[in-house]
Amino acid sequence: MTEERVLRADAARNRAALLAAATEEFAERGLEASVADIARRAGIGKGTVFRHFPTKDDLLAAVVLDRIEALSALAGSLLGAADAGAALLEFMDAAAGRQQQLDLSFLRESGAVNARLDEARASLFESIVALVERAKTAGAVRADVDGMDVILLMCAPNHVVSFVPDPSPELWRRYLGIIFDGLRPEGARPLPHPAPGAVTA
Amino acid sequence: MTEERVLRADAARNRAALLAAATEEFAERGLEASVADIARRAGIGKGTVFRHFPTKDDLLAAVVLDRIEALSALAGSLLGAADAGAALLEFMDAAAGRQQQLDLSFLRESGAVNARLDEARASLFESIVALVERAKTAGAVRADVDGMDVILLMCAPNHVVSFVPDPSPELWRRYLGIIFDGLRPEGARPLPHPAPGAVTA
DNA sequence: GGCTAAGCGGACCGGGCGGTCAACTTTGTA
DNA sequence: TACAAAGTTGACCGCCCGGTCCGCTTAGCC
Repeated sequence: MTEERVLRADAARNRAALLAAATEEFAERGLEASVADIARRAGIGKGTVFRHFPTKDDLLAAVVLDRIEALSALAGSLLGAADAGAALLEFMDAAAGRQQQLDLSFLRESGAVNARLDEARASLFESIVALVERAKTAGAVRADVDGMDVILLMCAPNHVVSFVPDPSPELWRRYLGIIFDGLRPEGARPLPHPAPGAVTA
Repeated sequence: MTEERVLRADAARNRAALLAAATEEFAERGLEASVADIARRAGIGKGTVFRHFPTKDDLLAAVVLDRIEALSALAGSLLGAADAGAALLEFMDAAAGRQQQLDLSFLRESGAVNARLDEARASLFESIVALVERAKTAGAVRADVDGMDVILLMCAPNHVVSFVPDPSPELWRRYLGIIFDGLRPEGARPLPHPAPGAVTA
């Protein structure tokens, strides 16, 4: 099905550099990042970019696919955690932290072309829904929120923080904590929220 | 100081139509809105736009100024409300509701040019800080948040909702409620949040 | 009604964007 | 080492954007 062509050594090197540069550039400047800048950052010509990815959207899709698969792995491992509430928070923390300007990339559907991306996105979505359901039955979050709510809300901190000139590097995490507290059922409101990494470790 | 030139009748008419069109267009499409589209929507030529406002930024500034002044008036009247927590929530509700894509317009400082805008923005900021302080002393919100936090967080709902294909029209309000709950001090978490308009009415 | 200045509008300009292409270089194999 | 296929490149194209300009229209005063 997926016919992976064999790349020449230099081509593989360039492709890796390109993906790394694109990841950084998209993270910093969002969809505004220009292909020319990405090429320059990768140290290759603009034409080479389009040889590897026929359109800018395809390049973006490759970057997003990486992120989504990483998040999927994390979500999967968190599904086995004992504390469902802490697991959900840790997932939200990791997701919000790593995808800076790419925030809501999983929402934009690719017009039937990138079947693989859509599939990965759907799979991640399922895992998130499961995380949320577990947190709900554990009494850690309200009953009236669903997976989509969590996805949208966990993206909010980075989004708004991107507007302040030079934000303290932990500002987004403070806001995530506030939002997570808002998701708790009435009356359940522990003081600090646990440090990231505490659940899977 | 402010030397308001006298406009000819048709010019005044066009200016009004232009501002209305720009307000709608910016609200719908954010900063991406093009001057040509705004001109078309207003039923005037593109050149006329630039006669009234020398740059696109100036046009945006005029639209933003309108919004800021309206919000300032609201904030001022809410400062006298009995229930400081409800007053803050109502302000956040109104601010988030009316400024769709313009969300964080008050943050972007104009490079010393639009003194009037910067002044209005500073004044609004003061009022918001006062609203927040009152809510804090009333025990309605946590002690560890400030005016900027509230500004950023109240903008979050519209921001994230703009990513979902066709959102239910009240979705942003649900999210605002969640965020507001997250702002409450520990343990204080009433069930429903009051309907908008209940405080000033 | 006639005159003049204010206002109007669309063709036009420069710049940046995503994307193409044909000439050139590199890789890997026999 | 010779050579064909694979890969690279930057000049180039068309498009859209913000902004300019100048010939035309119109409002308002005498």
